[in-house]
Amino acid sequence: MYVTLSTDDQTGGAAPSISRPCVCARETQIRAGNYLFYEGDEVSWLYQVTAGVLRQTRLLENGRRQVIAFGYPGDVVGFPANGCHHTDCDALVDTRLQPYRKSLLEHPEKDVELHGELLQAALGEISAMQDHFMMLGRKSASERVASFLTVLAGRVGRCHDGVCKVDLPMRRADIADFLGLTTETVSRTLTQMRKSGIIKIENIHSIVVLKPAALTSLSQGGKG
Amino acid sequence: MYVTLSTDDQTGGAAPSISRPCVCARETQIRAGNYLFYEGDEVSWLYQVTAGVLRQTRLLENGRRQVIAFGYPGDVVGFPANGCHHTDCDALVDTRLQPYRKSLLEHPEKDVELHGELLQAALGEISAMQDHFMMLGRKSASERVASFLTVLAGRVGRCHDGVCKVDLPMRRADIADFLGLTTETVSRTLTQMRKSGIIKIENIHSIVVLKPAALTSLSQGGKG
DNA sequence: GCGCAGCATTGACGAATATCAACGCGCGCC
DNA sequence: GGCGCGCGTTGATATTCGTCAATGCTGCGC
Repeated sequence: MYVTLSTDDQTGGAAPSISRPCVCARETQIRAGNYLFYEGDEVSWLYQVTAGVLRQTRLLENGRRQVIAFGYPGDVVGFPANGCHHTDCDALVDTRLQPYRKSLLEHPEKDVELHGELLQAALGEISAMQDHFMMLGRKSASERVASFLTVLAGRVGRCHDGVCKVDLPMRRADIADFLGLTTETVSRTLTQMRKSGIIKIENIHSIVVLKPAALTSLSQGGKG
Repeated sequence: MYVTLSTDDQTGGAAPSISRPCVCARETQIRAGNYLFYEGDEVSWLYQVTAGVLRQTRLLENGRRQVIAFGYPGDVVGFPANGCHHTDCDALVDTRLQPYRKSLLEHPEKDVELHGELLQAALGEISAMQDHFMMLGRKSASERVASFLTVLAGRVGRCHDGVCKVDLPMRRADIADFLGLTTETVSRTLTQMRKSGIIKIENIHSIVVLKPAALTSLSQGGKG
């Protein structure tokens, strides 16, 4: 999942599930905290998340870290470059995965339809990442956090009566490393949103969006 | 082109040219300043740059701009998402392009080999963009500018006697919007590198890297 | 129940970078 | 040749966000 907000698509929109679940392997599971793959590992499988949340990270020599993406249901992770994974990937919560053989990418004739769907997932990822560039390069801290919450609410929020409950299975540090901020800034920004009545922080891992419109406005540079 | 510096790959490495130039259309040309496509246009063709430089940009409602990538020889631009382009793309200088039909992506059977090469280009782009995230999210201004120059020098620098001449066909504002900075900061950073003897600014559109090692060091967080 | 460990929050402060403004330089055009 | 325009550079100042440090909260093991 990247933060890909645009004016005409505020729903976030989970990718539709790839259609044929049993071509390559049975759905599998990975426990919270375990790694699916590491940077440098040879790619044998791609995975589509069917339930749970993954975290993809990349490290810089001096310890700086970037969370590349979170993997929510519908997302496909593990696209290879030169045959290798280029991020670490672990599970934030128990997660269910549909594996697809990497060879499906290289040999479309094995299953043209499935190949096409993986390709579409890759193309969608490129587009989403381009949007995310805009955020990392050009948005302020509060715009970033608001964008993040808005997208998350659209994808996995449980909404009723005009409010929307969102789980945050990741730590503040993960959000910070995803948005190019520090944990302190993320924390302060959330506090500020809480104080202005836009969100309610039920507990560390669960927030409620009380004013979705204000949050969206904030995410686009409005005053909230 | 993204800024994708890693410790073990400092060459940048232009993508190898896709092998069969005449499957879909003859090489074409676009003049400096002209647009190849606009955001929202329906995608009919992908293009591989064979000579020249493209610029891909995305705009935010309030005028903020992000340069998504520069297109240097070897790069493929125009990957669709939902059938549409999601950036504007224009030429910084006269540019030669090899077009490929979009249908090559969707119908691998038309030319399996070429399809595979386009797919590899897309996968390579994902990986490169992930590296670029790290830069936008986690690097300082001088690290960004140094990274940018290092990658450019590796890809299109004319090197001899330990120095490396690099053309910068784009304006300072383009560099800034690509790196998530302002023109002033880019300018100041270049000036500082000039004063410390790392580069020489021959003219606005041409710089010489006098100390490549120092530049690389700067790009990775060293003092230069 | 107590204490500890790991996060999260809050506050004070400082540094990096943006912003605003002035000036300069080069180039094309009249 | 002179003028004006676009872009780049430089300087002064403002602002945002990061850094450092203290405190608080929660869950877990003993």
